[in-house]
Amino acid sequence: MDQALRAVADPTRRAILRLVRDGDLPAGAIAAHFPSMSRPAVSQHLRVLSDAGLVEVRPVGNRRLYRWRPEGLRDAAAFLEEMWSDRLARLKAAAEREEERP
Amino acid sequence: MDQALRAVADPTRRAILRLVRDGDLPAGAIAAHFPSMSRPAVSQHLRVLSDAGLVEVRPVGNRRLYRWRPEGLRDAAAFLEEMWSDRLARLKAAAEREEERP
DNA sequence: ATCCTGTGTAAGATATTGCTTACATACTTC
DNA sequence: GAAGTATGTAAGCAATATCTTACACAGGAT
Repeated sequence: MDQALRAVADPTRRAILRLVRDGDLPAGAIAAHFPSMSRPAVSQHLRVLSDAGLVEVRPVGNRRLYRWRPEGLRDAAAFLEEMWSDRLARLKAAAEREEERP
Repeated sequence: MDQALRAVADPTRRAILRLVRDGDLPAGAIAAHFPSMSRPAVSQHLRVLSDAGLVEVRPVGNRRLYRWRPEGLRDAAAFLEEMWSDRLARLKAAAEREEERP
């Protein structure tokens, strides 16, 4: 989960995720969206995303198609949810303890 | 937002956030939860969290009390939400375009 | 005033990131 | 099989993170 959060903390990688959100894209097409950066740099970002489980790769002939993997962000989302819901539950419990006190 | 995501990518900092989730805690009490780490290290983590807007500090006499700042994670949560909801909307639009085609 | 307690900051060592350019590899096409 | 296209990997570099120990400083107590 650390990996996923760290991966997503980088704006370039978030942009890549948005690109591959609704379908497969070959590495070259992805790199073309970042003209200010070398192609290997984008390839390395793709590696980070892949290692973090945020994208899946599928070799097709010459190319390698990348696609978003929604499950990759589940733990991260769970953490955020926990931060709010657990807190509410705890505050509720505290309030009830308070009521029982004379 | 990068800052918040990066801050939350570290397990120690997530643990700190859970500690200060339901109330104020002085820096020393927080550091006491991490016996394997020096106190200054924890202090530096608190700095990162504070810079990222994830906690707020309140000096009280000798101490400095830390408390969770829920708004600090809003952009991060919005990004996760966007990843799913936007995708659904786009797939829906694509399906409708598909229907209109003979 | 002096001392203790709680806390942040400085300096420095080491590891990790995020890039670059140059190279290796694998399909595809002629 | 030779050349071209799409892509990953290696090496190296500058910047940044994350620790450590030593120090500074403010507030409360004596």
